[in-house]
Amino acid sequence: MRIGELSERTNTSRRLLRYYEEQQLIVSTRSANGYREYDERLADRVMQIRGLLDAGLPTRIIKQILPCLDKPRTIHFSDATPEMIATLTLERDRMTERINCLIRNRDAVADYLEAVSGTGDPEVVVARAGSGTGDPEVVIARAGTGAATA
Amino acid sequence: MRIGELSERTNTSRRLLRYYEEQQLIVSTRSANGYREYDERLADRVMQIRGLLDAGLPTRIIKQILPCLDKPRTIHFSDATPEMIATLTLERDRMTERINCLIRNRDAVADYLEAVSGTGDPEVVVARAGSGTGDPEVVIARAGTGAATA
DNA sequence: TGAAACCCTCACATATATGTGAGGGTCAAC
DNA sequence: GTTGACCCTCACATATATGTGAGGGTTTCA
Repeated sequence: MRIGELSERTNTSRRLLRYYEEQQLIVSTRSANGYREYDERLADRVMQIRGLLDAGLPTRIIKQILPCLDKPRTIHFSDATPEMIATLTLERDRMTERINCLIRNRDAVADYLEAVSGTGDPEVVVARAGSGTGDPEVVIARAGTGAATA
Repeated sequence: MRIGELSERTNTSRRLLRYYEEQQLIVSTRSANGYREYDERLADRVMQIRGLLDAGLPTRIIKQILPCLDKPRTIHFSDATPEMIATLTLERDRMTERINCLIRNRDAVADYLEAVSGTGDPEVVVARAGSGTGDPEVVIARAGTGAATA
């Protein structure tokens, strides 16, 4: 697909798609006329990038994280230098901190909303945690706690 | 306490503390000589601000979220205009999205690390979720999944 | 009295992710 | 063959969070 389609599918400006490529977060081939040609799978990747950027990670870090997400992981094992491992470990922990911070504050906001408006549409929040050696882990779901929605 | 102490306690440059004040995220009184004087509690607040900034929230939004965190919440009920509620609801949901995105990616990174280095120090991750009408909710904790730490 | 360690304001500089637009090709349809 | 919708590169602009430093007070302590 070309840049216009990817742009629409991911709701991301063409300018940004070119920027992500410049930052080596995505790749493209060029067709004869010089137009960028994108793989289907890139749509997902772009969404991932946007999410991470929105969560405060700089492109420099995202670039290092993205390979961890590829399906046939075996290919990337070779890149696993000690420095890379160290970086990823650090970033993993920073992400966990961010998560905890966001959860704390999100919950505070949610509490406030429920307190102030009776029922701030009690939402189902699902969070997959863990990710050990493969076993599917705990899933938590919070349902409304008594106060019925209008 | 004065700005120097707050700066050290929160590991935040004086420049940034003044900036946060300018953005109305924190307040200070002035002593006779014009020096800023800070309340003890501000140290926590500054940490909170830094966490949220790091998680991608702009000061404009943080300013609206912070009042939700104050203990005697009753005081702030008056500010609860419909627009404010709408903003907070939106931001709560955006935070949840961020959380889910971060969890997904953090777990992917963690998986990668465990796969590549045997045991990437299996960490305990605690996440308080929910936050309903007061009842303490589910707590998930992931322990090492077999592979013992060195 | 002078040096050191604080504090103040103001202004300019930087990095990062983005927007906008100029100047110019390609291609399909009419 | 011209028009409209694409695409390209390049460059400049903007917002936000930060750093840096100048120019200048205050307090403390020798």
